[in-house]
Amino acid sequence: MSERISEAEWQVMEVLWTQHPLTAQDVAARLQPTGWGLTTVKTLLSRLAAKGALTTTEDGRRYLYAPAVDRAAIAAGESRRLVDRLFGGRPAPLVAHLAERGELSPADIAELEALIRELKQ
Amino acid sequence: MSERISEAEWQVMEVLWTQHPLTAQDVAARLQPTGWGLTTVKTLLSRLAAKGALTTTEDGRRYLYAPAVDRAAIAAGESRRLVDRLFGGRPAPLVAHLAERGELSPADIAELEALIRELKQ
DNA sequence: CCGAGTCGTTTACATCTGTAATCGATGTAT
DNA sequence: ATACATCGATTACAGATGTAAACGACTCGG
Repeated sequence: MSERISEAEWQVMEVLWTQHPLTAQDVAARLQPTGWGLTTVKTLLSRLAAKGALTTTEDGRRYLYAPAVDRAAIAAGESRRLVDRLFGGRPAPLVAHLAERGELSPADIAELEALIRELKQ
Repeated sequence: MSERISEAEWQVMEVLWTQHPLTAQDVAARLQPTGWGLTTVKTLLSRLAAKGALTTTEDGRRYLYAPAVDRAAIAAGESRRLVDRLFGGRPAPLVAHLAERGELSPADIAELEALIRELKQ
């Protein structure tokens, strides 16, 4: 377990986290915007299955794919890695960076504020 | 410009952002904890120079290496990528994830709070 | 001058990643 | 039955990455 998920693979997982189970066809259809061919999507599905990130159920001659890992857990792990690598583990500089580049909308700020208030209890 | 910097390369950059210019030997010495051989470090330095992430100055028969890119800029870009990829561009969920896993110290929370207060102006 | 050390460069090589084409088996429409 | 569509599996292949050995040029202590 705990194999890393690549960026392309992540997009496949997104589809399945949103809705599952799905056939390879369905996944590919939902990845239309990427422009990937059907075989490309199948390769990604196979790799993900091989690394245990999703489960397959036989449905006649084909598979139905579903996530086998929790999105939140992976996201938390990746976040942690980035914050460790770029900011010595301290998250505030990350937020500061996003802020400096005007990447935070008022809504984002409000959301953060609410979150902080909650954390302080 | 804007070539990505890999994780191993990042560690080399960290050394040079902390202190520069340095020789390959010096960089390797400071990367002692990684256990990398001298040639490995040299390879990474070459690749970084090739992608314009650092500058070289001849010093007799060897080079002195120094960063050619701004750490903050790269960190901001990488942060942005991660937040886009994992959280649809919204940073609050990221902070929430870190918080949920008890990754935020009281100091971190205080720091974020101050930052938010500042952003609200 | 000569051997040992030190430089950057070249070459190596396995793994991962992105992006498929091709293949053999099977289902399906005619 | 036969051709065609579709499935997953196998194979492909270039570029990035981690990790380094080997190489040729140069310098320095004797």
